[in-house]
Amino acid sequence: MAKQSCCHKKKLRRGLWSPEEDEKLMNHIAQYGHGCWSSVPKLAGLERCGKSCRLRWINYLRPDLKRGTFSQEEEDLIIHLHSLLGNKWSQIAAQLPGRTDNEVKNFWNSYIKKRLRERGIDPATHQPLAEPAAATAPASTTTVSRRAVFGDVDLIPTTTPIQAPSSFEGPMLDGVTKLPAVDMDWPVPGDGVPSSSLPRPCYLQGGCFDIGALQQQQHCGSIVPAPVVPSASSSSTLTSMAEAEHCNTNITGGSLPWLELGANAVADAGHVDSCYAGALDELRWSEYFDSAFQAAASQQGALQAAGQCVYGGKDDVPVHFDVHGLSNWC
DNA sequence: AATCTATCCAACCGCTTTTAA
DNA sequence: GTTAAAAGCGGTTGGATAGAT
Repeated sequence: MAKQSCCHKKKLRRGLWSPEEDEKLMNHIAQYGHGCWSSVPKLAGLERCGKSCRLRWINYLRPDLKRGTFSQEEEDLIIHLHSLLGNKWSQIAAQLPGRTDNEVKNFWNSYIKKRLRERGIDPATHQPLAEPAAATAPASTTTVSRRAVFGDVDLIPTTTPIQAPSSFEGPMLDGVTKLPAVDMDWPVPGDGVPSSSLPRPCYLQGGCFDIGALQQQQHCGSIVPAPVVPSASSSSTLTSMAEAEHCNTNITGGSLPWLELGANAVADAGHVDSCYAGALDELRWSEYFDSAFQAAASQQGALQAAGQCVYGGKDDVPVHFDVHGLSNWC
């Protein structure tokens, strides 16, 4: 490299983060918030550049991160959004609370791309490949796996060019309120499945969450620093921070159902993929930090500073949703 | 058991955009 | 209006690890 990074210039530490470093960063942000990232390393006693700290926080330490394997619904949503947005990972991740752009990007590159090619779909264009790789794939997929049923093929119309609805003109998803409340093809009509009986992503549903308002809130937070509100690039942070506040349920009546499936719901639903249970296990790490943050928050009254739960619900009553009953969400 | 290969993902790099002085 | 710093973003890399031989 001709140009070396800031870490090189300042002879700062690079590479994987140690638990001690994580702890320092966590403690610092829990206590003071990140403020200006460039000052964080110094204040936190870290030999890292601010950029590195920011990345570590956003991609790993944030208490609201979901982590764990992606659900089928998340996967379908990613594919669908990618067909509309392209490699706008941050915008895609913003529709997946608890997921980071890096995580979505990695998932796309390591898994979804391959799967699409196997199904004879060009992951770049979402159009059929000239020479379908599907020909080389097993004619019938009898193996039952977590992702055995790949609904995206049906989600993306192959007979008509991908065309974003008019509501998607301009800066894509710069405000979710601009999005059509309903009637975007999800899935594409004609696939033989009544769309009302299938999961619909949150952003398609009326009254989901107002990113504009969230950003405003976030912005205010930067003026009067709210110590425990991690400012991150995506609205998902705030969305999920709301979850961290145990708002617990939904975005004024609409939410990503797969995030709300508690263990009971998984058990009760029966037909829900077992991956949810696995994801729940993965949540424990976040819950650890979640608890730490709540403790800090209650100490400093920062939850109030962060504003009301953007989802609108104050009840602590968990609401579980059947992933197949989402028409009720609209 | 040892080695090789493929895969995944955390972290880095550098460019662009936004914000503040 | 200009400039520099900070933040955000997407592409890429490299280390760890699982699986295959």
